[in-house]
Amino acid sequence: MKGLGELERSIMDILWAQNTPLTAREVGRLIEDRDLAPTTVMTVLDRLSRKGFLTRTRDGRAWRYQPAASRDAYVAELMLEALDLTGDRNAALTRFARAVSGPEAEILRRALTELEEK
Amino acid sequence: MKGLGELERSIMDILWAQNTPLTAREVGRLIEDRDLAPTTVMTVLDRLSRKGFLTRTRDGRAWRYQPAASRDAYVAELMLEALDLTGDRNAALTRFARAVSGPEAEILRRALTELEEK
DNA sequence: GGGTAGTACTACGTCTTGTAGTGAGGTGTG
DNA sequence: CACACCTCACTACAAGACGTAGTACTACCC
Repeated sequence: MKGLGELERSIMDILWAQNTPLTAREVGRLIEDRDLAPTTVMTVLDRLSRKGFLTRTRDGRAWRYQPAASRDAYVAELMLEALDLTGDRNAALTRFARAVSGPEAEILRRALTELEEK
Repeated sequence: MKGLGELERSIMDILWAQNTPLTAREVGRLIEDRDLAPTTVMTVLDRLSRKGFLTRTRDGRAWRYQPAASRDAYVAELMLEALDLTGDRNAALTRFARAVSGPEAEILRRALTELEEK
């Protein structure tokens, strides 16, 4: 899949936080901290959609962009991808399980229990 | 942490597969498929140690390189890093739990149970 | 019809990565 | 000892990713 750059991630964050598709202008308005040229935002949106992270639909002359997948799906996929790098998935999973903090272990446990019940 | 390039990963794989520190020459000999100049291997080893993935110790004139962390630790760290990207760790963890295959879910479950018992 | 918004296309500097050359400093061997 | 050779440190360079932005053109609103 490949990771995202910093600006790219900021923009994905904005779009993930929204539940409606946004235009480049709207995204630009939501990045207050940085003072970016409108075309910069457009370029990045364009790259993100070319990479498959965003889908876009026409709205008049403008494009409206929205995430192709939820942030959670993206994160889960990154995690699975990391897992694929290992030769010994079991060892990596075990180590991962030990590394998550207590409350999170609880969440994992619960999700796995639900799985089991299905 | 940042990911590795393809050659970098191949070289890490070689070193992870070995249980003794290797010199650049030895690593080069173990990459048969590619026909790399010795200096190429040295450069990559150098970069990897500067990035903290390898440690090196002198052996006469040569350096011997070995992984700074096990592959499993690396993978687990990548997974945790991915997890940090999310706003909602619970949702991401839940989704991850649902995405792992059956046998792997079992391994996770077991690791978590051990945790609980400690 | 001029300002504004939006698009497509192009550009450019920086960083990373793959790949390698060069030159200097030891080392062993005949 | 002289020469071949290993290894290192340093430098280089092309390609691709990313941040950043300008230009030129079109369409719309007042």
